[in-house]
Amino acid sequence: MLQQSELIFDYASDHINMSQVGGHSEYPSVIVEQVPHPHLLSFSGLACEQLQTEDDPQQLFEVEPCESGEEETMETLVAADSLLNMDCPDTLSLEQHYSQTFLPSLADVITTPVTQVTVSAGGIVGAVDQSQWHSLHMKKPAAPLQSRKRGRKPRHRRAESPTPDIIVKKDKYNKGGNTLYLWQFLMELLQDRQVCPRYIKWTNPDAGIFKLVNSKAVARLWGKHKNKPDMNYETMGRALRYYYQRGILNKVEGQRLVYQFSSLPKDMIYITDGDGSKEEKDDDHDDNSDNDEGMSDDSDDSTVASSDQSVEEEDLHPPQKKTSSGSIQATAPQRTRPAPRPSGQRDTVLRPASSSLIQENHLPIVSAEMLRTLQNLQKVQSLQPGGHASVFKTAELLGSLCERQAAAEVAVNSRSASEAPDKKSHRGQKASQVGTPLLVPPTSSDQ
DNA sequence: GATGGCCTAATTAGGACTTCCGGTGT
DNA sequence: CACACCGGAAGTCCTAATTAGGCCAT
Repeated sequence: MLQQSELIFDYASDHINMSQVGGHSEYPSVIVEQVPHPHLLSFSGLACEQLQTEDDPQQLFEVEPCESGEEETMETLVAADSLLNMDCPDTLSLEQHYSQTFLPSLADVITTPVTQVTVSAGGIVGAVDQSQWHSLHMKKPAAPLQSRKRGRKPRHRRAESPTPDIIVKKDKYNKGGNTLYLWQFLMELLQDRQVCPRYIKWTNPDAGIFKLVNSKAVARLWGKHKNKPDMNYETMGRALRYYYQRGILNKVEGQRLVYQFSSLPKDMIYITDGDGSKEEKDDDHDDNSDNDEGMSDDSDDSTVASSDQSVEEEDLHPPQKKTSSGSIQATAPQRTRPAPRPSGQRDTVLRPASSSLIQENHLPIVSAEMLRTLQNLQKVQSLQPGGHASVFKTAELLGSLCERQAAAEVAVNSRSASEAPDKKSHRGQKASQVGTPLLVPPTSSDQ
């Protein structure tokens, strides 16, 4: 049975060989992700109602112990935690971090099945139809046969506005392109202790509202990621404004630099102000703290490439590395996202609600911290089983997870086949339809 | 030689910004 | 005055789909 709090190595189980982890000098082959996700459970045919009650949002994170045990999960988290806190040999700067190693760095280790990392935002602001996502995957089994034929295929239309049909294919990142979308980038920043809440922070995680504490710094990071040295907040802001039309972002009126995601993955890592990093006010505003702002915007523009990096390194790494507990706090207790409220209950004045939302399937769940884990994972080799054996346990967990997922899928399929069509619940359909692609690598299920 | 499958490179279409701009509000 | 914010318009970049051509096996 899939447990909500279990860590998942994004499909990587089929493609990683732990021995290769060490062999690969730069990029380990595992994505560690926690999936506290009822939607996932529904994919696997599990009754997530058992885990989440609308009356008690807290129950979202209450999972019944599985055979692997709650302790194991926690141990795994601790292991990842430890990894995150290991010193990085390369001392990645933010610049490096977001411009180079972000997602493209996974190229060597994550292969096609990792593509469509999907999470559900169901229930957050509104449910989104999954038919497209479904059709994408459900057609897969037939695809190989047709691909042999040379005939003209119906042209696949990419996501277009205003429908927020953003398909995040991670294999894009394997091609060296910087195709991390801006909204993804912002989400990543919001999950990155190095910049959150320092440069960007949640003001109302519940509603997906965040503030660009240091708009110029964020813009510069974005520009570095996109290899646009001239990027500024004005330009980035234009891109953000395009998101209004597409229903990805809303502007929180009356508050400068405050935006709201229309939808969020439930397993976002919410870094709060108290998480260790000092918030840094935008130097354009009321504060006098452009001191430690390595990106002191007006002064360093001429030396963006060098000074930014250096200052960021010295500026960002030391304080964030250590929290009070000496660990990254992106663990379950912090990932408290109360049950979503209807949009009408938002306490923030928003623009006229867009008709559409971020397609729940397309939200990123690979956080920057997870990626740091990847980058540090090479150190796993040097870990003593007694010390960080949980890392390996996690790998095992993944294997069993896939097995369980496959078993669950079979169960769901058989169940749904036996049910009368009119009695099929929507949830049940969803589970049977999209469960497979999410957790079971197509390579194993389609062949 | 004809046919069909596979592979690769070139072309094309389209999405996601980026850049620039003029304007308004705080 | 500086800055945030808005949205139109044109352009760039990148990716995936399509197409054409070459190679090879039957």
